[in-house]
Amino acid sequence: MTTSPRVTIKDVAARAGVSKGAVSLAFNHKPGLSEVTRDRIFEAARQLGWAPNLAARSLAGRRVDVVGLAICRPARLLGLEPFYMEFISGVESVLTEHSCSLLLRLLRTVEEEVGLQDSWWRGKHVSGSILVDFRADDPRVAAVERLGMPVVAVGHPSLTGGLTSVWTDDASAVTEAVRYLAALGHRRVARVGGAAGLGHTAIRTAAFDAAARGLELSGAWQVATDFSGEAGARATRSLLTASASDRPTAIVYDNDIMAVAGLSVASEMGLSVPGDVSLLAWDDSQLCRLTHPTLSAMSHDVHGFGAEVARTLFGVITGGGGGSHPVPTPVLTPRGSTAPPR
Amino acid sequence: MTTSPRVTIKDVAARAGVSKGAVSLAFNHKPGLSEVTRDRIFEAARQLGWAPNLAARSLAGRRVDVVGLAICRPARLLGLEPFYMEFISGVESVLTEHSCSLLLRLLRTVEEEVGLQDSWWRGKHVSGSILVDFRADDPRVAAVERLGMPVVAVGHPSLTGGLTSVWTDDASAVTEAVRYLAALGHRRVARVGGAAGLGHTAIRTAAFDAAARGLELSGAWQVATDFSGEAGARATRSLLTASASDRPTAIVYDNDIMAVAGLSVASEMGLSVPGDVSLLAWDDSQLCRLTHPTLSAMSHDVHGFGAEVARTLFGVITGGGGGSHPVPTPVLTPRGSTAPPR
DNA sequence: GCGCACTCCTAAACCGGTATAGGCCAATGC
DNA sequence: GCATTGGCCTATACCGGTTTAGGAGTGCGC
Repeated sequence: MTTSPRVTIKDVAARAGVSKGAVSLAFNHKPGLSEVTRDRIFEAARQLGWAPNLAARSLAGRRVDVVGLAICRPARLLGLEPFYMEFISGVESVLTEHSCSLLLRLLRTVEEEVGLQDSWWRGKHVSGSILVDFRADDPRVAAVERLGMPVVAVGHPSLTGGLTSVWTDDASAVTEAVRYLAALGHRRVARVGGAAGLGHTAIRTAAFDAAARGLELSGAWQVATDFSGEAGARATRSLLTASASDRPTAIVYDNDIMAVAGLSVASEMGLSVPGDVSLLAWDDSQLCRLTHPTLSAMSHDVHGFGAEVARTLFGVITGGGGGSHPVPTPVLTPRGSTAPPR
Repeated sequence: MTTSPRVTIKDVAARAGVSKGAVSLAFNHKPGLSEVTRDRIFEAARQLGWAPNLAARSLAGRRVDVVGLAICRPARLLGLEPFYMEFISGVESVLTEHSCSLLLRLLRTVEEEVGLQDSWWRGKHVSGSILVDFRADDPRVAAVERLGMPVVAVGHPSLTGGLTSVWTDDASAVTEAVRYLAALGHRRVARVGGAAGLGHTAIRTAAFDAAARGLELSGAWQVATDFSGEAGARATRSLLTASASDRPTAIVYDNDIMAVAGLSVASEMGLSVPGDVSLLAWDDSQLCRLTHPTLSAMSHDVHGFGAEVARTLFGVITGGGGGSHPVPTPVLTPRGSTAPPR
C-alpha cells in the first residue's frame, strides 16, 4: 500500500495560486484577504484534504489544542474507581466543545509528575494542565509557578498555594454527614477514609474528628484505605467484629465502591442495613441506586465538577481567571441505608 | 511573575561549547560523539533544565511519544462504564513503560472520528491510534488504510478488515454462557445486550440465537440497551413482569453494571436470586464480588486486554506486527447468582 | 612525506507552519 | 500631476529540533 504523500500548506497554496502566507491567513480567519481568494483557498484545501500540521503550528508559536492530566495512582486501582472516569468525562465534555484533546498519563510519584509537566510545558505539548490529588506541601505548586504554566489545581486552596483552584468543601460535607447521623440518634460513628497521603483525606479526617468532638459522640473511628472495594470490605469487617454494644452503628465511606463493599460485608455478617448499621456513601454514582437497600450518599455532581475544572482552565489559558472556585458542597441524599439505630 | 525564558537546544549547545547538532546526537543516543563531550552536554542540559521541544522534534521527522484513543459515546454514559477506565488503565500501564502518553478524545460519531484520526496523523500529533467500538462496514478501516496510519483495532477480524486487531471470542463466550445455563436446567433464557449498533453486540446476539436454537430452548429473549444501569434495570423489569411460567429463569448481561442493576430489580420485585431467577454478568470487575449474592460472571481480564492492545500497537508502530491477536476468551466464573431453576 | 581511513564534530538544509515588513496597484485629495 | 492612503497579497525570517554532507585533526603504513 502506498502511503499518501503528505500534503502541506505549500501544495494548497500552489493549487489556489497564492502564497503560503495567504493560506495561513485564510485558515486562521484573519483579515487581509478578499472574499474570493479566501473561497478559492478553502476549495483547494478541501480538494487536497489538507489539515494543518499541529506540530508546525505549535512550533510557530500558536497555542496548541491539548491539555494535560497526570494521575499518580497505580493503574490497576484506577480502573476500579468510578470517580475518575466520571470526572474525565466531565472534563472531556467541555474540551470537546473547544475541539481540544486530553493528554492523559498515569505515574507513580508526584516527583515524576513534576518532571512530566515540566517537559509537557517546555515542549509545548500542552497549553495547560489539570493537577489533581494534592498532598501537603505539594512540590507541583512551586514547580508550575516557576514555569509560568497555566494550570487548574483540583483541591482546597490550603493545599494548592497560589494556584487557581477548583474545590469542594469537604470539611463542611463531612460535618454535615456526621451531624445527620447524630441527628438520627447514632452515638458511635466510623469513617472509612481514602488514601492517607492525600490532602483532601486529611481535611476530611480532621473535620470528622472535630465534628465527633463537637457532638460529643461516644465512639468515633477512622480507617485509611486505598479506595478499593477490597480495602473497604476489610475495613468494614474489622469495624463490625466488636460486640454489638461496642461497634459503630453508622459508617461513612469516602467513595461509593467501598460503601457497596461495606453493604455486602454487613449482610455476610448477618447484620441488617440500616437496622443494625447505617451506611453512608460518598460521590454517589449510579451504583448507589442499584444496590439493595439503596445507599444514602453525600451526593456530588462529579461530571459537572470536571466540566467546571475544564472551563476554569480555559479561563486561565486565555489569560484571565485565577483565584479560587468552589463548586457546590456535596449534599446529603438519604436513601435506604441510613436510619435511626435500634 | 516572570515567565522563565525558554531554554532551547542552542543554549545547551552554547553552554557545552558545541553545536546544536552535537546536542541532538547526544540526546538521541546516536554514535559519533566522544564520551567526554557527551557527558559535558548532559551536564549542561541538566544545569539549564532543558527538555527537547516535542513539537519541533516531531516536526523534524522523529516519532512522537503519543498514541491516540477516540471513543464515540456520550461523555455522560462513559463515566459509568467500568470497562473503559479499566481498559485505559491497562493501556496506560504499558505506555508508561515506554514514556508514552495517551491522547484521549470523546466524540459523537464515527465520521467525526475519521476526521480526527486524519488530522492527528497528518499533524503528527500521534504515532498511532487505538480504534474501538467497531460497527459493521466501519468507515475507519478504509480511512486509516488510506493514510497508512499505524493502528490497532479492538474488535473481531470480521469487523476490522485488514487492520491489525486484538479481540476476544465473544461468540464462544456467549455460547458457553448459554450452555452453562442450559446445563443447570434453564429452558427460558434472556440476554440484556449492549448498544445495538456495535459490532460485538451483533456478534453476541447472533451467537445467542444460534446457541438457543441449538439447545432447543423453549424461550430466548434479547433486549438492546445503552449499557447503563438504568437501562439494565428497565430491561430486567420488563423481562420479569410476565407470569412465573412465562418469564425467563436466567438472564445474561453484557456488562456488570447492568447485572448489578438486574439484581436490585429482582429483589425489588420480590424474586430471589438465584432461586427464582439466575443472573450472569459480563466483564467481571470487582463489583461482582461486592454484591449479595455475589454475581456469577463471564470473567475477563480487561486490564490485561488493554495492556495487550498497547503492546500490539507498539509492534505495529515499529513496523512489525500486523495480523490478528486473539486474547483469552472470557471464562465462566460461577458465584452465588446462578443455580438450577426451581 | 603522502595518501588513507577513522574519529569527532560543525554548518546548513529542512520539517510546515506563523508573523511581519513591505510591494503593487487603484482610488482619493488637493 | 503627484503624493497619500488603503486593500490585498508576497517574500522571508523565524520557531527548535533532526539529519546530512563534509571538514579538521590524528594515527598509520609504506
